[in-house]
Amino acid sequence: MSAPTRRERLRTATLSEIKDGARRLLVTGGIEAVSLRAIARDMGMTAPAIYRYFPSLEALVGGLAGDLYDELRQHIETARDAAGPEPTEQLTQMCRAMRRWAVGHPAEFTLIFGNPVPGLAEFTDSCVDPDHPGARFGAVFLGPFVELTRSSRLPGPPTHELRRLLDGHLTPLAVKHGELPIEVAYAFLSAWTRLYGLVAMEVFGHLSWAVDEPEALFETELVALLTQMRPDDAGDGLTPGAARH
Amino acid sequence: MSAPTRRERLRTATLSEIKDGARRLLVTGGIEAVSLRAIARDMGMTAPAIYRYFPSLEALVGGLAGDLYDELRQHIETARDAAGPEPTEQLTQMCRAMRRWAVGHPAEFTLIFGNPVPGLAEFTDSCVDPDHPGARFGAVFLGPFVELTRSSRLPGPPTHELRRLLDGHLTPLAVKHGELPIEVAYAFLSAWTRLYGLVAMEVFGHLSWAVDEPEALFETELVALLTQMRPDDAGDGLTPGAARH
DNA sequence: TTGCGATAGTTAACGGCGTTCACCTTAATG
DNA sequence: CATTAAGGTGAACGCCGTTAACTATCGCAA
Repeated sequence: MSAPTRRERLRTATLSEIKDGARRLLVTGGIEAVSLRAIARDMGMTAPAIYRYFPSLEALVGGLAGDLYDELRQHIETARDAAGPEPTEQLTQMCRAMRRWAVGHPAEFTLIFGNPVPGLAEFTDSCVDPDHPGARFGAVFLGPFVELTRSSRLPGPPTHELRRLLDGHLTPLAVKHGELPIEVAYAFLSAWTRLYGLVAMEVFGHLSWAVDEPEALFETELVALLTQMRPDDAGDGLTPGAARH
Repeated sequence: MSAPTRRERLRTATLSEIKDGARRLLVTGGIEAVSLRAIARDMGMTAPAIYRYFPSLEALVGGLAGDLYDELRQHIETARDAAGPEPTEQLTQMCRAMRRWAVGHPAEFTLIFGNPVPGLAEFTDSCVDPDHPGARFGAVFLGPFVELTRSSRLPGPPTHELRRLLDGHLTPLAVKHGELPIEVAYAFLSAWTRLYGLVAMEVFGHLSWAVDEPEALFETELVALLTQMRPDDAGDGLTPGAARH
């Protein structure tokens, strides 16, 4: 409540200088360039001093990952808020924002969405905590899906089929975000894995053997994905049963 | 042509012993456990000896990655050959085989389909070579898609839309596998990124915050994906225009 | 004001890593 | 048989994370 003491100010300043240094190393040289000695060197310090701020390198990287989750989430929330009230339009802009951030920050994206870094396992596992940055991130994407189901039936396998295949297997999601209609949960997970596949393959370079301009493929997939999400308005041949007009 | 000399036999034996050791370390401790010193230790050798067989650790890991590509490809080819002649059925079994291998060999999957390992960049980039294990791998999945288009129209955005969005951006694919109808190329890439997203998220642990039993989600997505690929037989509401019945 | 304890930094060291170099042994070859 | 190349060793260099012992300084209470 009271004003921070001088000591506290110095401490938080050093703390963010450490994180800034770590991020700079991450961006320029990838995760394996992030070392306590290099961070300390850049700060004009010695490596053991950092142990006054983080118990280990892994903890430092974990903290950095949390910050990145929040940064990406805010980036996406901004895009959503600029998109107006229509959930489909919101989703479009959010997916684009996701890709834009990932392509513009490949090292950061890799850290939080790539292979679990050895010591980051506990960080990934601790996602059961709803306050976890990863869980907060997921909630942002879930929002428009919940909204979507108010106005229109979602496509995909029929409800009884979904129940047969998925019932009881989505408990972590239910625990975190409350009980959801199974169609909503499935539509969300389906879209999320598709978005992840597209973006991760591009950022990791697993698409370059086939595609020149990954953005073109992304936009094409995005159209297909969102057309499925909006069964009323029949943009193309993908729309189900209730034929337009 | 002639029988290998004694020296050659010893050399190839040592070479595969090195690779076996590397793989064992990869499986038990992840990529960061693979070190020249550890491999040599397990063989009763010293680390510099390995430089008679590989110019660097990165080269060794690159060779291992190539072997893994081939192993996975053969695993998937076996599944395809056991699935009979129907391309949709082939694709189903191939996707399942892909996931099975990935879940059963997470460290290996991570090596070839995760973040590019620092020194593996040149390996990834050299995929322009059609003899590259990665390119051969892609060709296996492409096969059934080409086959599919003979019997049925593929779903997805209409051709003129695909041309508008993708024309000229798929040249690497065309260079490698010959000119393909744009619907085939798109259907293939779409399915491939979806499969990748599902499998990679599961293996990397990015799904555990939402899903108990990733296989259930996988099977659900697989049904949805393949139903789209088979517009004639209308399993669910996803089938386009030409309404069944 | 003095003294004391927590805080933030240092240096030195341990063991691990990739890699290079000089050296040695052994196997194949003319 | 002499030579040459291949395969392997040991020592060393410069990285790395981490620990331990030590020191200076800052802020607060007697």
